[in-house]
Amino acid sequence: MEATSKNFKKRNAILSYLQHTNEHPSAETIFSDLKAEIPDLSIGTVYRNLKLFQQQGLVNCIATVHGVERFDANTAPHVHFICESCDAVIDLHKLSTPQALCSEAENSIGCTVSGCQLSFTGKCRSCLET
Amino acid sequence: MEATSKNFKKRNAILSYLQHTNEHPSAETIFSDLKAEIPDLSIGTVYRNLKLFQQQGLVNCIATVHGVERFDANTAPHVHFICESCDAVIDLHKLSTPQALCSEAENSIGCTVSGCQLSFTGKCRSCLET
DNA sequence: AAATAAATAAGAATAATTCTTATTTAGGTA
DNA sequence: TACCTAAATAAGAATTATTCTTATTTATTT
Repeated sequence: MEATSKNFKKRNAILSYLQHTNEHPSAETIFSDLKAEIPDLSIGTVYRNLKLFQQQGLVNCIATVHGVERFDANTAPHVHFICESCDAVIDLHKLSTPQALCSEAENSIGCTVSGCQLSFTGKCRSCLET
Repeated sequence: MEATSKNFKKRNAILSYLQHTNEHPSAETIFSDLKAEIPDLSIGTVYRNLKLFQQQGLVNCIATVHGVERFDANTAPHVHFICESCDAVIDLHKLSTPQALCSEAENSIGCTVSGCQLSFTGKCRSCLET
């Protein structure tokens, strides 16, 4: 039972962390949060497993905010909002990515499209309130 | 005459380079290309002026490809295609960014939207041909 | 020519990420 | 049990992109 093998405890913890948050954390955030419960976790393990998850299609890097990659275990196409003040990355579930444009893009320059990212930038509600 | 002052030769060269390419180069690409004509150019000057241009609204960072920022002097909103094989960033001028969605985004989570980025990923034509 | 302010080169410093190596762990096998 | 192998890991070194510092150069003003 690969998924529950003791050997995968940290790997599973990282994936589970990503699957139970909607904060689109960085590697460093994942590391420091998990470090509390797994004291012998190392940052290299986080990066290594994030890369593995990306290869497996379980996780996507959905944005780079101030040079720091942000990850998302929700691989269904969806729209994001990035707050320029607090660096929050927020799901815009009510909006849908313009999938219809994929074939337009392909026709336009003769490429094949495998993904589509739409994000808005600005100030989030809580930054506006303060 | 600020723009033609000898003191701004390198600054102007960097901006002009960006204004005359549609390749969305990295700082390093700008540096190595300009280095040929301006042997005493330094990479720090490229980064410093890129940051200045961004503050002035003359240039945008429009993508981060494999951890490397890519720049564009075309600040009008437009769509990009990023090739996963050769890292080319290509303009999709025929497509338009969904500006109409900005207010939807604002209503959805109570934020203010200042920008919108839409990009597709996949394989570009020349990578498909080889 | 002297004073100044901005622009720059060079390289040090920083920060994010990847790589290396030795160790640990789990699972299988005799 | 003891051994064997392969994968996972920790720790820290190495790399890479970017920013910062400092002294120098350049243009402009006085």
